[in-house]
Formats: sequence, C-alpha cells, structure tokens
Amino acid sequence: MSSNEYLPGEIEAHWQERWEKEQVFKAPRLAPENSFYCLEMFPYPSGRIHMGHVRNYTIGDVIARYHGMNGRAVLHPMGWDAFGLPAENAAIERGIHPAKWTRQNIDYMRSQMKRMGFSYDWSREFATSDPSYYRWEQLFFIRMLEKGLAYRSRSYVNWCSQCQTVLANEQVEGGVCWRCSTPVIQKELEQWFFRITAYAEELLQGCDQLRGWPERVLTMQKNWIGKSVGAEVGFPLVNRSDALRIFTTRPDTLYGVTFMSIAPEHPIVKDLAQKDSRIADFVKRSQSKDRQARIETQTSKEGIFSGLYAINPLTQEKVPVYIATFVLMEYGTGAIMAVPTHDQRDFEFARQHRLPLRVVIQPQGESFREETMQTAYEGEGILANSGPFTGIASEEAKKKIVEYLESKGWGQKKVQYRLRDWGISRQRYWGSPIPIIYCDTCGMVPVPEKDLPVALPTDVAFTGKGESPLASHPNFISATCPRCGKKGRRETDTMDTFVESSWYFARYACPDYNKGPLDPDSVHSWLPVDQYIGGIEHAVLHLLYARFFTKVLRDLGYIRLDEPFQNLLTQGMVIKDGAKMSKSKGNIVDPDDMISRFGADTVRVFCLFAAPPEKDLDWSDQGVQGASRFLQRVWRLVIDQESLWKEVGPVPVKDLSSQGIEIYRKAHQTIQKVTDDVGRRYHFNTALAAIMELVNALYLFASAASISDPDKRLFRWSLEVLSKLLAPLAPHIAEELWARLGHKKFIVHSGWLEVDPSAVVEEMQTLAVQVNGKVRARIQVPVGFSEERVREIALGEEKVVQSIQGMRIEKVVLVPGRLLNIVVRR
RNA sequence: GCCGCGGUGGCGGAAUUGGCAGACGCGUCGGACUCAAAAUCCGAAGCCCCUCGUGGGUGUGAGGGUUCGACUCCCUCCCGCGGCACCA
Repeated sequence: MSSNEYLPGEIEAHWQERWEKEQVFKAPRLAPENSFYCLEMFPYPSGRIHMGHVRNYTIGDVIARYHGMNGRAVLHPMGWDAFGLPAENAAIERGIHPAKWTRQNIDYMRSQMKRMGFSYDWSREFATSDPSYYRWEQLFFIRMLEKGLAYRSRSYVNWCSQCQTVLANEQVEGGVCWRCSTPVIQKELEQWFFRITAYAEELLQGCDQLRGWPERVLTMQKNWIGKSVGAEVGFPLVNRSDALRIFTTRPDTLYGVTFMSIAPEHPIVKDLAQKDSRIADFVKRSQSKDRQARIETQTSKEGIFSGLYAINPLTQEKVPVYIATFVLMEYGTGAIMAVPTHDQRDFEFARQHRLPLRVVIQPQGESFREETMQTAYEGEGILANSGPFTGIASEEAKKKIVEYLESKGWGQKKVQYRLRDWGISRQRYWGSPIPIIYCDTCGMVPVPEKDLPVALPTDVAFTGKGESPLASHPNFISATCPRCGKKGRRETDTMDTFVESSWYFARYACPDYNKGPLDPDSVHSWLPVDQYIGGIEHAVLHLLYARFFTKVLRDLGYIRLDEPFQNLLTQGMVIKDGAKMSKSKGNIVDPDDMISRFGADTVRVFCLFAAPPEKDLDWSDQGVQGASRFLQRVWRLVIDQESLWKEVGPVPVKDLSSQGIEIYRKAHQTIQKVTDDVGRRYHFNTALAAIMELVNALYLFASAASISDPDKRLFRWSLEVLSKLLAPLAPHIAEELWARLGHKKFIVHSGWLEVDPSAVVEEMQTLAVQVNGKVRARIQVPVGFSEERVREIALGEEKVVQSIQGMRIEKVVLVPGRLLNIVVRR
C-alpha cells in the first residue's frame, strides 16, 4: 500500500483482510469485568442488504469500535433470522429449495457486510434455521408446555388468506396483514399459544426499570399491554340458572345500567341462535365481516335483542340483553353492562335502538338530564340516583361499590389487560417444527428430549396451494407415540419466526455450546446486551416477545436475567425523495453500488453525518459526495504534508507558537466533544462536524508560511488525534493513515484519547453585551474577570453607551463565559 | 377520536441545564490556480429596509404568557409523521 492517491477500494480490502486474519474482533468466551455487549437486530436474509441495514449496522459498529478502543472486551456478533415466508415463496415461484435460497442469500449478505468493514466476531455467526439452533427452541417449547406456558386451544384467530397462515395480534396492522396487506379475517382454529398474559403485569412494571429505552417505545408497549382496573360483576339471567359476567372500569355507574350488550361470539349466543333464526342470521352476518369492515361501520352500532333479561344485582332491576357487534369476545368476558349516559358507545347504541337512559353521575356545576343529553358524559362527578351511594364522588364510589359487591359475592375487583396470548402456530414449512406427536390413545405427547431436534425434512414439494408442505409429507407426519409406542401423527405446524428472534441474543454468548441451549457461565458473563440497536418498527413485536421470553427462560432456570436489553437505540428510516426506499417507488440506492463508487468509509460517514440516529435519514447523492470529499481532504492533509509531521516526540506545549496553542486547544476540545458525542450521546453527526472543524483548522495551520519544530511535533500529534477520532466512524482510512504515520499496532488496539482539561480552557473569552436582551456589542475579557470589571468594560463600549443614553440602569445580569445583559429603563 | 414525536436559512441539520440562533455539510456566489475547464485552496452569505454605514429592523409553524433573557418552559391553535383505534 504505497499509493499517494486515496483509493478506498484497495485500502478497505487490505484492512478488512488484516482484521480478519489477526482475529481483531474475536470476543473471549467469558466476558471480563468491564465488557460491552453491542448488538444490532439481525437481518432476515432476503438477498441483499439495504440502506436501512447499512445505517443500523454502521451505528452499531461505531459504538462497538468506540468501546473496543476504550479497552473494553466487546461482544459484537452477527447472524441470520433465517426462517420465514419469503424463502418458501421463492421455492414456489422459482423452484429453489428454501434452505438453498437462504444459504445463498446469507453468503452474499455476509460478503456485503464484510465489505462495509463491520467489526463482527464472525466466529459466532449462526442462522436460526440451523437445527443446532432451533433444537433448543423445541426444548424450550416442551419445558413451557410442562409449566403451562405453552398450550393448545381452539379459538378465533387472525387469518391471512394470502399467506395461508395464522397471524399473531402483533402482526395485524390496522386490520391487514403486516407482510402482504391482505385484510385479516377471524377464523376459529386449533392453535398453539404462549401464555404471555401470565407476564402482563411484570412486562408492564418492567417498563419503568428500562431507563435506557426510548420513552416512546415504552409508551407503545404499555399501551399494547393495556392494563385497566375495574370490577367483574355477575348479572343473574332471568329464567336461567347462570349469570352474565361482565367487566367494567366504571363500577360507579352501576346504577345507570339500562341494558346489557354481548358479543356475537359469546357462548350464550350459540344456544339462542339455535332457537331463533333471526339471531342466527345476525350472528352469521356479523362474523362474515372482516376486522376492517367492522371498523368502517364504527358510527353504526348494530345489534339485536337476544330475548334474554338480566338482573342488576344492586337494584334488582330487569334489563334487556342485546347482541352487539361492537362488543369483542376477546376482551374481558365478551359481555358488558351498558350505561348510555356515561359511555359514548352505549349512548349511540341506546339511541339507535331506542333504549332508556339514566343519569347517575353529575359533575360539579352541571346537571345533566336524560332528555337533553346529546352525548355521554364520561368524566368524574358526584353520584346521583344511586341508592345508598348517592352523593359520593365517583372515584370513591368505585371503591365502595366494589367492596359492597364483594361482600355480597356479586362481583370482585378485576384487573384486565388488552394483551392477549401469543399465537405461535404457523401453517408453513420454513420454520421450526413444533415438537408434538398426537396419539389416538395418549392424546397430545411432547417429543422426548433425546429425539430432538424434530428436523425439517428436505424432500418436500412446494406447490403453493393449500396447506403446509409438511401436512402432505407422509414420512414427516408418521411417528411413533413416545408413550405407548402405537402409531401417532406429528404436528405439522411450525413456530412463528418471532420465537427464534426472542432468544438469539443469548445464544450469541455461546453459539457452539451443545450441552444445552445456553452455557450459564458465558451467558451470565455477557448478558444483558449493553446496547441494542434496531428499527422502531419492532417496538411491540420483537421487543415485547424478547422481553417475555427472557422472563420465561429465567423461570425455566436457563438464565438469571429479568430484561435482555439494557439500552435501546431505535434508528429512523432511510428516506429518499420524501419516501421510504422501496422497489415500487423506484428510489432504492444500492449499497454495493455506493461502496464500489465511494468506498465503505464514505458510505458510513454519510449515514452518520446526515442525521442523528433516531431521526429519518434523507438520502442525498450530493451528501455522499460531501462525505467523500471530506475523507479526501483528511487523506491529503496527511499525505501531502509529510514534511510537517516527520518530527517525532512529545508536544512541547510551552514552545508552541500562538497558532500552535490554538491548534492544541482545538484538538483537545475536539477530543472532548467527540468522546461525549460518540460515547454518551450517540450523536455522530455532531461528532463528525467537530472533526471537520478540526480538519479545517489544521489546513489553515499547515498553510502558514513557516512552521517551527515544536509546531511540527504538534502537527504530527494532531494528525494522530484525528486518526483516532475517526477510527470508529471511518475505520479503514483511520487505520491506513495511522500506519502511514509510522504505527505498527492496529489503531483499534491503540487506545482512545484523554482530554487535557487545562488545554481546553481559553484565557480570553468573548462575551456578548446585551441591552434589554439585544446584543449591542461583543467584548474580549480574560476568563474569570469579576462582574464589576466586565461591567466597566461593557459600559465603555460605544454601542452600549449609545443604546443606554438617557436610560437608568435597573439591573445587570452576568452569565459567566456567555454574556452580560444590561437592563435599562427610561 | 386518543396517545406520542416533530415543525429552525434554498436543502440536510446544530444550539446537551432558559443565556450570542443558524455550528458542520450540501447547494449558491466571489476570488486564487489554469490557455480553459474540472478538481483543489481561500472567502461571502438568514430575511427585509435604507441615506449603502463600523447603519437599522426583523427572525426558530401562528397567537398569547412567564422571565433581565425563550428554538428551549406554560396556555390556545395550525400543519406533518408515527402508534393505537368500538378494549367496556
């Protein structure tokens, strides 16, 4: 490497090879004391990396390299979220086996990542489609089954007719499939579930411990869990022995109940539909609607009288029971008490079906009347028409009424969550098989541990029609019952791919461990992840599942950890021409193309400089040019000025010229700024801006007419500082310049920089002099000047004299190092 | 509808704890180098006004407030983005 031209292609290949050969980024098996685990969300191997990946992984790489230079042992792994639908679609469309397609994609994407110079410990790489990975997931499944955390149940589930599979609630976005945007319909199926609801409270409480997570992600998770506190109350049904159980958050409005509403899917409705064809028709009609249609008819409150009456336990009043489409079976008990005066939905329903109203809450200073109410009053107030509770404030009445209900055995306090159990069955081939055998005699039997993994068969036909290829694979289906030895039938559903990504971060600590899923020593030494980086789109999907799974693994005894990710950074999207990059928009920028034209360092610098990580990044070809220009400028600063940095030796601070002192100070200020921006704030754009300022200052310094020997030593030192500051951000050029400056050790191993606090402070400073908040002058004063002295100088300024002429000084405010404000009045 | 985030030059963005708004970069303009162009280096620039100066005013979505002082805090409103959306 001896060219004086900046040739990123050559430099980058050279250093990537050396890093790999000398295993620079290999993490030790056990983490030492001050270790750092830096993880980026691993990709689905779709074929090629896109700019979103480049940005995500560049951010992670800067953080990992920074901590490495600070002497910490860093775990920075990469792998592949390799199961999923696209592989199967490729098989159907192009006749290539999912395993082969996936392997090819992985190989190519790995090569792309290597060309970006990411500091991964590739020895820890794995794909979740490896049997050596998913076998442990099957073991977890069996353990969860034993603990009742996995169960099978027949219920209404989200079904995508395009993907021909079930979707979890988290995978339905606005009523459509998150992958293909097909409207999702409700289908009653036998499915496997993970009991995430058992952890609802802990997942919610945990949000408050996650200090290193962005507030908006926590808010989204809290909303998703959706805790509400209220009461469950039984309303006895007239002429029946059972009672209608309802959940309400407003027990204080119990005296205002004028009817009841139940979901069309409510178990009671099945009986009724058999006897009454009008009800049967209504139920059929409402169920044929997909979610989208139900939402669109929001304003219309459809319903039908069930013929049943319920008795309000508090008043002994008989109220009619309606079947209403807006009542959801999945939430609460699938039945509600209706208080039209104090719930807008009930109000609308009552109006449409001409049902009576009764006001039971009167806010201070108002008195609602049933005949004149145009909308429900949902706020607090004083109870009215509420028997012995009349006159009590609503908040207090809630407590009192619940206590009363409990004393009578009519109901009790109840906490309800919006979160529902995680449906994990997928009717697809390319996923981890669920290790269960069905036997006519023994029923559902888990596959014995010694028979794991239940491997995916490879000889499979992909027709794209009907059910999963596994369901029509005779050899796969046929199995012997582990309990009785008779012929059984294997489960053909596979697990949701979000199961794999719920624990991969732990496996990175011990990817080759084969005595169990996780090597306790290495897992406990490395975890939790110190810094996790990925897109905001996983705020409630992956990030909630991973938290849940961590708690499950803890309770199964595999891990001693409550939360997997200590700090979370959610990076924004990469945008071009005002839209997310996508094939359909035709605004895709290909990373390969950019790397070959400008080099990886330029691509990295652009991604880091154009915006702070959380914000969307606007791709700009001119911006890339700018990044490239900057690196060229850095290159020339070193290469073209060799005569100025041949002097080796410590910087003789006392003998520096005045410009030299300025440079020395500027360099230390830059170290301080970059250390804070990269190490703490993760604001790489301002770190780069500071480095650019230093480069600009060094250019001016180098062009000075004559430079003394002390100043030459300073210049050399400054270039070393510059290389190090740049090393996490643009590692190849930094490594190359470092070597050209004569260093034999990798820059990665040469330590970070210390700030000399005394070098940072300036002797003189500029203060703005304001009169009534308007800047009128700027003065140079020595640091630490007293207020009187500063004031004296300020009042001597001609501009200041002019603007306070004929005024009386009321007050003077000095903000040290910043400004002096003179407040005057006529 | 509810919750959250945001709105700063021609553009991307900076201002970290209430203290000089516009750092840094892009683009633009001017100069140097060149036969010329590109590249490079140096410099100018928020906007408006005028008597063209070492001048004045104004300015962070709009309006109001608190403060000696507000991009920053409070209230009302407008716009954009994201999440949730009949959750009882």
